[in-house]
Amino acid sequence: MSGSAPTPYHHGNLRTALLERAGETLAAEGADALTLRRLARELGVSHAAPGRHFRDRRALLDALALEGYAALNARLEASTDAAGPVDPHGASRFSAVARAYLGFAGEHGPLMEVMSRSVLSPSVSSPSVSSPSVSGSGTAEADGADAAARLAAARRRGLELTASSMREDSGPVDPRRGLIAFALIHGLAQLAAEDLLEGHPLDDLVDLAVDTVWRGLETDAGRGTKADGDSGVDA
Amino acid sequence: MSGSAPTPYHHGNLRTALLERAGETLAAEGADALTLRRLARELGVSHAAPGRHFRDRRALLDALALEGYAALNARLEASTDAAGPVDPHGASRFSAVARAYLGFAGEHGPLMEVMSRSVLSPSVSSPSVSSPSVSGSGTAEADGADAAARLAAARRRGLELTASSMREDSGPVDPRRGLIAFALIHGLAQLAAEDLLEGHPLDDLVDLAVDTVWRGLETDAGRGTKADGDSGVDA
DNA sequence: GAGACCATGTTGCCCGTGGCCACATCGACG
DNA sequence: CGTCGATGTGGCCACGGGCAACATGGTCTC
Repeated sequence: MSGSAPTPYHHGNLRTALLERAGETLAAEGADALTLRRLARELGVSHAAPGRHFRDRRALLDALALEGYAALNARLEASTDAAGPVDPHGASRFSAVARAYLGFAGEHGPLMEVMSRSVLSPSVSSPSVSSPSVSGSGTAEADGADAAARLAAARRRGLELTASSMREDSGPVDPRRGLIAFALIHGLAQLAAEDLLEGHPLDDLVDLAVDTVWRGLETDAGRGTKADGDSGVDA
Repeated sequence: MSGSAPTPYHHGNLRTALLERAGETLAAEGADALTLRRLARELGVSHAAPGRHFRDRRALLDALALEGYAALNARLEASTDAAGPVDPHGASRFSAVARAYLGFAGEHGPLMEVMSRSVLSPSVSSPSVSSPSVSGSGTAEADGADAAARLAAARRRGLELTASSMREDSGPVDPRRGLIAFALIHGLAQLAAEDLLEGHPLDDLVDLAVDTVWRGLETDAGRGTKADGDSGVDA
């Protein structure tokens, strides 16, 4: 009946409610405060109900992480759009993406933690015993392996968005440059979360980071430039 | 490790044994596998014994993290020493530090996770009820606040080591450059752990990273060099 | 329309863990 | 020798995770 969500059966659509509530709790009290039972309590359902939608706690966190990456990616895309196609300096789109990334990370610290954790651990999900009660077709989050794959894909997309924001009309960017740029942005977000910036305004640092990446880009268009230290190049 | 441990009373020196075993388990099975009771079991002591040395699970993880940072910092220092004072290019010490960081991170993935987590969360440690049985003088890891401070200090030291490895005899480096460099290295380690490098050999990327940072360093001694369009950053 | 069927939700259970207690040791120190 | 404090023990309770058997209320098919 109406709406895109499959409008579930007898109760409300729990899955969504669960994720929503979990998101709030996560933001407010951190990942450790997230427990399936507590969510169940808060939503007024039985303690085992969440189990129908998330095989275990891990699955819930993975789902949150996936949502997080989706939101982050959406924001990165929006930022490039807003920054327009290309400008005189060429770095404005990249700069916008960097700011978007840092902004998102700054606003969603606990979420970012969960996202990192989910991407890092393989989520083995013992294949032997695939939950008998919950294994039908589209229930409780297909297997962990799948979730891991989707997470990896979402994560990779962030990298791609960043890398492509660096491309000027002139030509494609060395993918390794994209990696470097992404690493720098991500690392900066991390340090900011660790409160390691020691007074330096984040905006300044982003400018510096963009500048740094951009300079690296300018002088090696020809490729083959190994960076062992002797590049006597510079303005 | 250090012989400074006070060689405890009736049993062995549990604290050290605990940390050692925990380190192994962490490396082998990840942080989730770490439980105080399990450690107690494996070391043949009662389930409450670890509680004498670590107020709670968190305290244990913090201690591991602290050890981790100490080890990492030691390795960073060793790397600069080995790279000699200064070389023609000037980047060799920084490059060595970068490699050391990446090397350590690559070898101790789970530890790095724990280190990050510990540094990120405040470790509130409700001050009201300061465990009555365990609060004497030098027992069970002074309060969490202290642990947090020590962690932050250790972490900061890594940044300082990195930054100072960039200094040539010519003069001190803009601390923000140090931050950028550190962020890039750390971010790269993160991406490597996430297996996001897509075939690009890590060594190449480190070269590129070092090169990128170095180029940024060369041309802005005088300040004022901005590379992005908008953002009229202050002076 | 009746019955199979399946997704969803409920109650109940076991087990491991955390965190606390009161108590037992054992060495140090007066 | 007696006290004390650091250390380790056993016991206890609450909580969360994860299963399993059962209940419910839709959908689908004949």
